[in-house]
Amino acid sequence: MEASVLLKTVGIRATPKRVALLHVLGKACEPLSAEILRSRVRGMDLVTIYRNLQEFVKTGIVQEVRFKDGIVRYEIAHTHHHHLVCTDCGFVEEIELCDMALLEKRVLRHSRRFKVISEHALEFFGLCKKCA
Amino acid sequence: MEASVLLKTVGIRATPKRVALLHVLGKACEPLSAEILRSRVRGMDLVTIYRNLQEFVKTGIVQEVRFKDGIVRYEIAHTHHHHLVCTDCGFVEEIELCDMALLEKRVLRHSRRFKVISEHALEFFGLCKKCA
DNA sequence: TTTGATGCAAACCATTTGCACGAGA
DNA sequence: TCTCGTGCAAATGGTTTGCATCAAA
Repeated sequence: MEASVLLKTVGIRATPKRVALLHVLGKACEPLSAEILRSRVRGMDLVTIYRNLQEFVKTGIVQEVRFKDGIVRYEIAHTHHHHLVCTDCGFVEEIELCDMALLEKRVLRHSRRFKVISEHALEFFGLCKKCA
Repeated sequence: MEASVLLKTVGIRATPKRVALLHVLGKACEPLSAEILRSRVRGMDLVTIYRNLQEFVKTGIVQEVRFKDGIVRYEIAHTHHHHLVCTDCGFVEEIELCDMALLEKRVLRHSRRFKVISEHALEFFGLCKKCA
């Protein structure tokens, strides 16, 4: 869906800045930090970027991704997936396959104190072919 | 192994502070933040705690754990495991079972750009029985 | 005595908040 | 008009660095 339409669909105003921000996220093939987004959306204040990202996350059209450096990255929330991150150059590849449903059930069965599992975070780290 | 012995084993001085720090980590049944450690190891400067934790991580006796709040937690690095975190009260349970080896192989086979997977981060989030 | 450990103060950096202004419905 | 989006400045909070002191091999 087009950025401006998507924004209206989830019930927030499609301002030019928001459209631009969402557009950059849509084109990216890896999760982007607020700082990177600022460099790609010329003339948009970092604070505004953070506020809009929060808004996007709240509506569910964007989701946060955390690797191991403590920086929050953002990506369009499409079908459930995970990432493969090169520990050398930072290259990120998306992984579609994920049947955690089974594992989640098994984890829950073995757990003494938990009733529900609603989410999981899974990232793989290694070396890409260039760096290996 | 006892804290002071363990420290010498990995080749760093077993100062009283380090022993205390490692001892608190050893008793804990969940990963602890630097701040929490400071409250449990009386009279130890937060900076010293951070520096020693880095040292411990470097030697491999301690490992970092990241949930979703951006705070780094630390735990003794024993057998490979993951965590179940209650999104309501923060309660943490350890999960021993993890046969990612298979999944890692499958992920790698499907990957176009990666050669090696050396690590993975996996955490589950849900509700504990008290909070459900 | 020489190296490494510690504390204190200050820096750092990603992120958040306050506030005033500006633009769109 | 009136809500809501935006920018600027400043605050926040976890973590790191600089530097002087202290303790241990």
